[in-house]
Amino acid sequence: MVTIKDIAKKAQVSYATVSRALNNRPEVNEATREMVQQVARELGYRPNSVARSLVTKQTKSIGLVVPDITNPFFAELAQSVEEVASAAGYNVFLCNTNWDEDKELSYLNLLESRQTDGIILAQTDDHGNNIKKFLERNLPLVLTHSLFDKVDCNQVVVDDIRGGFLAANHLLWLGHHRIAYVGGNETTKATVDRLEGYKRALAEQDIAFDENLISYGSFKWQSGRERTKQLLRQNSHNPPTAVFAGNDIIALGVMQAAEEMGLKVPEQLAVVGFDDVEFASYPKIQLTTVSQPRNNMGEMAVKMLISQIKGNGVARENKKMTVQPSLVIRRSCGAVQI
Amino acid sequence: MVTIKDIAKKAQVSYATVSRALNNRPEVNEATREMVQQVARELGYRPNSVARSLVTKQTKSIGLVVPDITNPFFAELAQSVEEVASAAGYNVFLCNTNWDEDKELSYLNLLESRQTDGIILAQTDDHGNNIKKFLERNLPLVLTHSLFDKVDCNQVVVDDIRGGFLAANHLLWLGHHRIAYVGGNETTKATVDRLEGYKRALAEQDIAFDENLISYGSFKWQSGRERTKQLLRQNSHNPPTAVFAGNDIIALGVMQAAEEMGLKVPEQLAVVGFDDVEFASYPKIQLTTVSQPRNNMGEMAVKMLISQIKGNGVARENKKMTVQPSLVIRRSCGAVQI
DNA sequence: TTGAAAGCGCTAACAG
DNA sequence: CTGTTAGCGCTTTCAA
Repeated sequence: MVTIKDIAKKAQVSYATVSRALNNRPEVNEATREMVQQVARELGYRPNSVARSLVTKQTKSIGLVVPDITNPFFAELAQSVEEVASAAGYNVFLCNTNWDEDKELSYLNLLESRQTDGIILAQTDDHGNNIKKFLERNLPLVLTHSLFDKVDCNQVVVDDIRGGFLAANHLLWLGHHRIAYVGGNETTKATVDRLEGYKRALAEQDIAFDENLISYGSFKWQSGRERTKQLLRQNSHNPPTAVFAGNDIIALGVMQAAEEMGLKVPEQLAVVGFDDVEFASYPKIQLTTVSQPRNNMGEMAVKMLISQIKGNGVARENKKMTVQPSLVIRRSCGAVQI
Repeated sequence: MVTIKDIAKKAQVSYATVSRALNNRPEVNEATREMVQQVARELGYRPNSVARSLVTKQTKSIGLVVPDITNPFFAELAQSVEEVASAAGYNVFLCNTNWDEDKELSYLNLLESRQTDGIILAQTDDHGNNIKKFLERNLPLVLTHSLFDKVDCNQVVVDDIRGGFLAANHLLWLGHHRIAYVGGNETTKATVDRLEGYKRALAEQDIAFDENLISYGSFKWQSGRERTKQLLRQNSHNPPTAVFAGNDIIALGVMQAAEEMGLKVPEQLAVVGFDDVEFASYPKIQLTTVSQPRNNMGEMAVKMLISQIKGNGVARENKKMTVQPSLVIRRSCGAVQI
């Protein structure tokens, strides 16, 4: 490995000067700088950023913790985070928790150990246990896609209550009265708040809330499929005419279940999703869904994080940003058949 | 920040002993170890892995460079890489090149600077320019999803020629004679080799190869859609009855184009994809496609990389592993209509 | 404008 | 079993 000292020797200057020249410091003679840089090039020098980090106390890297990178929502979030971070000179560690709280905590600790400058956490654990433990340490942290009021720190989240309201309201206006809710992991903010929005829409129209139409599982295709089948069987005497799914992947599972049970979408079962991932717009799918502006969210999260990193020494920040979802109407839900 | 020295002071031992105790070295007294660990816990100590890396010369991190993390194929690859690496005690830096060769090179350099222990590269640049530059440095490297013979280093790739053959052959046996090929980025191994397989299948059946049915673009939905429309228009006098798409995303674009041009899939246009990403099996899509065992590929790549890291000092390895694709038959292609 | 030297937090000889 | 000490490669005072 070529070090700064090798360059110093060959260039006949002290290695402090080499450091200055390579970092383009103003206090170094122009001729010296060029000579040193020339030597560095000849030797094929690569700065060792581990050594640099040890003294500067910053690694120029951040951690991104997501529950499931194969979920297009998080993949797209990751893409935008990576892009914005990279443009700002930061690298990103990808941590996939697979919806496992313990894994989440161990990643958090690992990222701290690795001296990452900050963390963006799309959180798994919705009791906030991990976060609360972690908040005592003074590591810059931005939460996204998760709890909001329960914990005091920087957050950028979508207004899930509003989103749930939009979805349910749309179905109500189409004439649906029995709307099932097939949610993801039961305790997550996404699941809870979207249900809350659903309830509010129902309340506004004076439609009674029916516990039998509510079901939870995970944010997976298989879960959506199984829960829906179960729901349809349990309510066979008075079946739902529409389903509000916890996210687009679940919605696809709902569609699968409908097909398997001989129900046509949207004629016999209307379906609304959440996220508006890419495939929702595909011709064969045409899923009506609630769109989350995730590129914005990624960008905002990174900017918020970096500003927190730069303004270090500042105690834990507590800026909360809410982005608004919007309804995207496609073919997957029609009016009630008479 | 709590350091090893703080613990030493409080525990009344030398800081070398603290280091030993914390690392569970055998040569330390059991009682001392426990006492030290207790103090560490009380103080909320976190080892600084930057400092450790500086002396041990390993960071326990690897870089994963992919062209597009929102492509489910790479997302799933990333997931398996992350999982296997994590189990082996390695963290992964996610680098998204967005199909940009310059970005790829700058990531490669950055990863070296950061002292990552190795790199898994799902490559963008298929002339191998970046790789060749990089191969001189002795950083463990595994290539995947890219050139194979052109460059000497560890690689794990799918047999794209065989995959292309499987796809085309299937269509031929269904009675299709005019099969269009809607590829991705023209110079990539995936595009070139899959086309080669297609040609071989045609040759075996003594069917002339028609240049007019071949088209390139990028591995994106939009590209698949546009190229297909163009292809169908250009060949309106003698249109293709089937399309072999460069990957599943393109295949979806092909389906979209078919729909827009009033063609039914599979009745009027059969479609075969490549990858077998999750959505290919969705009920509404049911895409016949060539499956790549990407979990295996991710796992193999990581294991290969780690073994190369461990057996360091060894000159550049040159193990090439090929995994075999398989055809998954679904609804998107039917027999030729008479 | 440059050099000498200290030190970031840790591991790893080497002595004892 | 434990302490002393010398670095890892770099940035950053402090003097010159």
